[in-house]
Amino acid sequence: MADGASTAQGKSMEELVSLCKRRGFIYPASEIYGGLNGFWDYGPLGVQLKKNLADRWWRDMTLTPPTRDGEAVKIVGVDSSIIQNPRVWEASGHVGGFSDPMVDCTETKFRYRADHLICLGEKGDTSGQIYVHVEDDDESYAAARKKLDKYKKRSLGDDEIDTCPFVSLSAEERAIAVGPHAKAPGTLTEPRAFNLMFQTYVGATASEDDKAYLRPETAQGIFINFGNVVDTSRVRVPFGIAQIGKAFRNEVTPRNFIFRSREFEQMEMEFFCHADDAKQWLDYWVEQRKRWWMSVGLSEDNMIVRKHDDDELAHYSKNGAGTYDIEYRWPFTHPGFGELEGIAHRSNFDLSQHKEHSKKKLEYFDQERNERYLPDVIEPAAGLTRGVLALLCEAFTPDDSRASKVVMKFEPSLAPIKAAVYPLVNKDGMPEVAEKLVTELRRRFGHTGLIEFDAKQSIGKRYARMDEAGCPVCFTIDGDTMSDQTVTYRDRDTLAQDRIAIDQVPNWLGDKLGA
RNA sequence: GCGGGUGUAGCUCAAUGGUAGAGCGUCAGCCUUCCAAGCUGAAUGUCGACGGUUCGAGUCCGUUCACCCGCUCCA
Repeated sequence: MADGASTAQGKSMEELVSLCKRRGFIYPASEIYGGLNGFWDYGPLGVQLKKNLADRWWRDMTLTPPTRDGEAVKIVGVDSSIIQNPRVWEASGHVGGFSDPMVDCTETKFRYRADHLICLGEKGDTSGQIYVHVEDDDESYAAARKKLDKYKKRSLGDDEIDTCPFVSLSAEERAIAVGPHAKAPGTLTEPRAFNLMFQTYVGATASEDDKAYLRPETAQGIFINFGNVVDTSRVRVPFGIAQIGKAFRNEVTPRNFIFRSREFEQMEMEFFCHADDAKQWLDYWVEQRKRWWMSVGLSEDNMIVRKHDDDELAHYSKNGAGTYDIEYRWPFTHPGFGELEGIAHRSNFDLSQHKEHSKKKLEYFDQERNERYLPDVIEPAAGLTRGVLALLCEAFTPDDSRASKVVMKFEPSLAPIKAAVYPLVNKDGMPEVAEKLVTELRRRFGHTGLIEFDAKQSIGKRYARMDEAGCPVCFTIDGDTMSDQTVTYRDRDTLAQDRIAIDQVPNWLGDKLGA
């Protein structure tokens, strides 16, 4: 991969990124100004692909939800604000322990909380090296004392030692400070606020009191509306609340195209159930979600379900039945896997946090059980933009035998361009017949994607373009159409061509698209 | 954040410190009866950006931005 060559499975990110740009799927954001690290824009085909994937998720979650034991699972939708009262993020744990200034050691790569670092030096010596240790950590204190003695070439007594907090050091003093695990001085960075949430201000004055955050996940917008939904939509536990929307994280290292970007979209569903049933529902959703990804075209071979080890569980799922990731074999992780969707048992962490911080009663009264409780939550949280990337990776199929050298084999129901209608030559009444068919197909399938018409250039060139765009089928109007009312359809995947009556085209395409 | 690599047209790439080019693609016209055909023509570049050295910088130097790779990070 280092040289951009294709992987064992014949897929290279570099070629995919290039195709996405060339065909109008995805562009670097603010490209004419040099771009912006971690942000991407969607072009005409990309936005349609993303919309198709989001629509499918929404449909399969809220409109035609899956069943369990023959009964449809109840799921309703919400769309909450990107900016919420900042206290939401205090309750969720996103503000707090993780917003303290941190110090990095460039030598050892260790990271420390700045207010936990203490400096040692010889009293009265303002130019010699100073040694940093971690507060209340005997081991690092001893190491700092030892290094100081060695530097001074003698053993200093306790009364000869001066201490000060690391945060009070000037830049010059940091340059002579030796980190707790470091050998050389000057490897500690200045204390830096380390919070992955984007900040903004609500109101024009921009004072600290007006500070607010762009949401780092969509989930909390669901939890804080739990009471509203229960009160107004006649749902009963167990039920789910689904949401699709943007989220923002100031990632340290955006990487791998749209896999980890700073602005992204999530498709999250919080499923509320009794704690006794949580394990069963967790298993149910893991299975459902894996099947769903297969239904949008991902091959089972490229997916694994992986259970998190205890030590990698997030703060909200420390207690519970665990977290599973549905992982995809990305070109950049090949032959390994990387996260596509996480399905976590969050117990009742979030509701209890919001109950405590808001002082509002969030308990649900279960008539059947005659019991009042905070429901447990099973959260299937998928990245929409990651899903788009998975569809792109899965579809990307190099084929040297084709003029385009690559074909995008999108599952037809997800493909941004649904069909193309081409007059074989741009004369003899063929364009008119083609345009009439286009109008009809747009009327019927236009809400599912684009119907393409093009009369310019050779038919082979037009077919090749559609291969790269991932259009599943092309219909060609030729001389015979004028006499026998049939057209040729050309299949993207098999390259097979056959004739079909022109008035059968809409139904035939409907079958192919499942629409 | 650290280390390494790369930035020239939409893409792939040329261009001794001395007038910015090619192929493909795109667009227009002609031609064309099934897989990027042919002919004619056209558009497209602050050489990633800023600064410096120089009579003169795509080329040398510095800074910075973006992308790729390896670490780190991903609550």
